[in-house]
Amino acid sequence: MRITEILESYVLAALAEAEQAGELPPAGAVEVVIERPKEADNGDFSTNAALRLARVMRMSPLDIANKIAETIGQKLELESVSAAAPGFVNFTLSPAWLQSQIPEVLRQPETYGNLMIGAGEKVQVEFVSVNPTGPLHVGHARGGVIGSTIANVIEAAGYDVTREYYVNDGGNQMRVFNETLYARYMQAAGHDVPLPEGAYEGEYLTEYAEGLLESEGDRFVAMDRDEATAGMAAIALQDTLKMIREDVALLGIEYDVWYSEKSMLENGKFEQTIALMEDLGQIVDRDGARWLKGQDGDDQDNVVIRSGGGGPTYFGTDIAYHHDKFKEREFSKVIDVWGADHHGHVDRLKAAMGGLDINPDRLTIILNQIVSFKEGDVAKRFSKRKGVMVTLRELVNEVGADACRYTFLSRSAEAQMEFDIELAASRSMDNPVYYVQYAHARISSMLRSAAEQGVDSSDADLSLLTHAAELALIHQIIDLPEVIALSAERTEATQLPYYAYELARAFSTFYEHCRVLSENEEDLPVSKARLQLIDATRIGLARTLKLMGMSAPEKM
RNA sequence: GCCUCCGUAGCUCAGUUGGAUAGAGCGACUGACUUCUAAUCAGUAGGUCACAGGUUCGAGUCCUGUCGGGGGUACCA
Repeated sequence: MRITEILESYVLAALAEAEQAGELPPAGAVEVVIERPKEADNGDFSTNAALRLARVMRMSPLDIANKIAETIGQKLELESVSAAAPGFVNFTLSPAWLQSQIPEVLRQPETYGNLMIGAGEKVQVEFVSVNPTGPLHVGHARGGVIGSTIANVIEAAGYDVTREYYVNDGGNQMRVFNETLYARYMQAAGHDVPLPEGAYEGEYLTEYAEGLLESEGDRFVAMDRDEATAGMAAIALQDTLKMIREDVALLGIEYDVWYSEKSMLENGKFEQTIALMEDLGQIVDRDGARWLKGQDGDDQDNVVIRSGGGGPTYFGTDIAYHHDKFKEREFSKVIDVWGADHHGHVDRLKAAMGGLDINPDRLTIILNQIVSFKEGDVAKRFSKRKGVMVTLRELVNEVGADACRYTFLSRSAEAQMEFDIELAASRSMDNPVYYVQYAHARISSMLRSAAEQGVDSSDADLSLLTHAAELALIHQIIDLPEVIALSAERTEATQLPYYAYELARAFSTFYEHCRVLSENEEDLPVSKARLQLIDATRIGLARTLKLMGMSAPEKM
């Protein structure tokens, strides 16, 4: 059990006990929140339960806090529990209990911090899901980093996670892309074929078409236009998906499932979903198109199938896709990570789920805001339309995958961010990324030295760890499960880089004050205890870096 | 116009769901290297939390309005 859960149970038990003894009025259904005070003087943890209960109990919060503290009394985990004005209950952990946590960490080097709060529930995280019309650019990198990290965290919290990429290979954009490709191919072969309306003008597509002419020859030239376009499209789709797969892999991202939009059109899933919506009275026919009836909180109808045989819209297939997620594949929760430009789609899709008798709360949509870039003091604007596009690949080459991930994660998803390429790329102490990794490398180096000296720390006496820096470091290590619980509960990843930094800092402070290895025989007992401490620290750092999708270097 | 996100130190950003004296990194300034890795450590300065009201024991956090910035407002995705 996490320490905050233990403390929470103590408070609840104390309230019940005091009520039983007639010393406090009934607390009713109270939510006890355990938090970490900012001021060290206020203990390791605190709760404001008494402040919240003051009104219900019609008592002074300080009196309630005193009664709670008194009733809790002596506990194994606690050095002290006391009340403080205006009505907090403050907890200080006991050194003995802190020391006893080190073997717990060492016992689970690969899984420390993992929780079972998810109880194996099936959760799907869908992210990036860019239509396969070209290389990924920097904007997609942010969604990829956030999505993959949230998937990692939720998995660590005990959920059964599926990471999925939705391939929009069936829509209008795809048609335009394919027609552009056809035109470029024909142009490369010396035929004057005009670009379609709204064509993909990027240079990469021209180059790709030229490459296609080279590898496939001019066999498409003689073909009927539709046949040639379809033939090229099939090849381009495979190539583009391969490229996207390689792009995300540069950031350490792998998917369990690549789900094709087109497959739902071919296997009838889309039609079945439409039929179901008809049965449920959700479809309205008007102006030759088919609309999803406006739901509560959504004051207008939205087109599902275009008029004039134009086929389904993106919205239409997305309804079928999400119906499949919830009803066919039975995910109890679905998390979608989208770019902020999809904002308008959120309420629509949730409304559609409601119309299909799926609780919209089971669908969590994380919108990540736009990323702007600067290099030093120079703001850089990237625009896909103008063709001034920086690809994910270029970004990773420039700043490195680890720094890229850390920088994206340390900004909350819904905030716009400015990415300082120069800072992220600097391999110096200016960059918190390397501060964290350096701590891991330094510990690894010390453990190597200890091994070379033949020190076996397995029989260490951990009660020798009494220095303030040592206890503070243990405190920081045991915070990892709390960070995972909170991040999973709130489906956010921002806590992780900050936690990693704090852990690295606690280690650096310890390192400054406490010598680990020593030539002197008489230092050996302390040395052994500290070796166990730094090994536990290493595990905590490695686990956190792993969750963030970053490497934990043993040398730097 | 309407919807929505954002506005916190010179810069880039956190802020554990309403708690105690608002934090970190960078930058600036002062000090510490015969080192278990100085990619480090100790310290100083820097704030009207955009602005104005409101809610209450208590607001950076919740409500209303104003200003400024981003995104959306397609039978695109």
